[in-house]
Amino acid sequence: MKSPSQPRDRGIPEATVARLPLYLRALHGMAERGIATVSSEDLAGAAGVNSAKLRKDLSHLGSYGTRGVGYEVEYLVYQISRELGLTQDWAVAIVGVGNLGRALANYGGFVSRGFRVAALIDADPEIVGDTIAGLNVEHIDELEAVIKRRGVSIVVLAIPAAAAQQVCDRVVAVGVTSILNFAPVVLSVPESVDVRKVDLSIELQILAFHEQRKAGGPLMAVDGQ
Amino acid sequence: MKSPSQPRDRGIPEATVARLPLYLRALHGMAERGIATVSSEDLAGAAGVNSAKLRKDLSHLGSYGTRGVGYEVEYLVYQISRELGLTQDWAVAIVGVGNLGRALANYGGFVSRGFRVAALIDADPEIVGDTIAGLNVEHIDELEAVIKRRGVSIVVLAIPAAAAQQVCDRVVAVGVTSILNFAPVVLSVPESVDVRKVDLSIELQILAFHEQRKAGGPLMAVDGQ
DNA sequence: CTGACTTTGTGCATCGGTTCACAAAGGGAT
DNA sequence: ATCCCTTTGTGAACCGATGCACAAAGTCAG
Repeated sequence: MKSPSQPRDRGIPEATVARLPLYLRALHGMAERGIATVSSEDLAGAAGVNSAKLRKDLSHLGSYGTRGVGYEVEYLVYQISRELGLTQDWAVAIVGVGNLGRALANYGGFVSRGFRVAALIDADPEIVGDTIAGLNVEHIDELEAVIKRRGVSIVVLAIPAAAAQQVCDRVVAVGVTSILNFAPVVLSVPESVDVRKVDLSIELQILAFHEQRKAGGPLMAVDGQ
Repeated sequence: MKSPSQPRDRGIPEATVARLPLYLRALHGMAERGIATVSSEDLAGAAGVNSAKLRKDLSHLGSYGTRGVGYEVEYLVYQISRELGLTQDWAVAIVGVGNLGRALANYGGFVSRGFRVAALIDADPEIVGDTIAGLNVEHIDELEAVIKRRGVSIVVLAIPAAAAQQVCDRVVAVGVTSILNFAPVVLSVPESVDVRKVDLSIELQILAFHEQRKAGGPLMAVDGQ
């Protein structure tokens, strides 16, 4: 039973949270183009979702629209940013400075959303000491020290699968509770730690499934048991 | 009751399709370690899901387990691979050979799953002509010709947001119906085309949301409305 | 062959998320 | 001020996915 005295329902559905960044991106684009207000219909179109869904999503944050008019772009940007925690500065460490790590270090989308790449860490002595995206690459032995010193709260793992669990354990041990994992392994972490994973090959496999179905379409003979 | 020998039920739930690659990965690992059969409990553990879910997922492909014993690893690998369409060879073109494109080109997870990087394409004359991951980088002007010549059926877009829609339109025009998009824009495509998107900054934003909540946790004073 | 044991496959209740459709709320014209 | 028009916010129906719990189906020992 939930208390009715709490006007802001802090229980925002996970599906909604996953879409807020999408809305935010669309809104930033509109703000740049000087659009002052936007209807749920238009914003939904720009974000690629259905307008009823968008309205329900936004309603979870509060009543920030004006009936008959729409939403004020700047105000909504602020509200969504605040809800997502982007009004504060997040120090991110990228572990693994291969091509993927470099791509991430140079990715503009981070900086513009309140994320600051605060450290680059690698195990390869060949790379350690290099400057990438304006940052010095530090040795994995320094992992714990760097995380503490720079106040890192989010760690991105862009390392081989074989090393992932081990590094994961180390960052969890120094208190990191948010991890973005690009290594193709299931990380085992305590309940309190949040792991999100991105597996590039999984996305391709899902595409292949649908592509195959399209191709085989109406045909699709008996399977080869 | 349905005939178990005929998994004619082509309506596999989307959520299941998204997990099949996960099971496949776990199974490959087991096959390598010489494990011949596995129970739903163990496989679910390795894939990071609940065992009832795993069994229900697999039941959509057919009855490939043996009660009292479990699933034969090799056989299950084959069945899932076939269902996902990984028993055939998929030619993939990567458009955009920046750091991300390079990371993808070198990513071993593709090759080992039936995907073959058949072309690298970029607009930068500085890069065109280079050899990366054993492939010659071709000019974007050749886009249509290369796709046709190599039989490319899946295109990966690893290009700036500003160029994405335009390139997307071109690949769709030559008949590509599966696109993996890394550019932070909503692509508009015909109904028949499948687009999956990966937005690196969205994942970080979702992490930030949860991290913020943890930090503010039990406290969370009244908000300023 | 029988009976104990293991593990699958699934019916069913449940839950979270999506969509519809409309009353409520505001703006602007007259 | 009043009425009409637009658009939000949301109740309620619907839909797909999840997880429990167990009967069915198989193995294996004796």
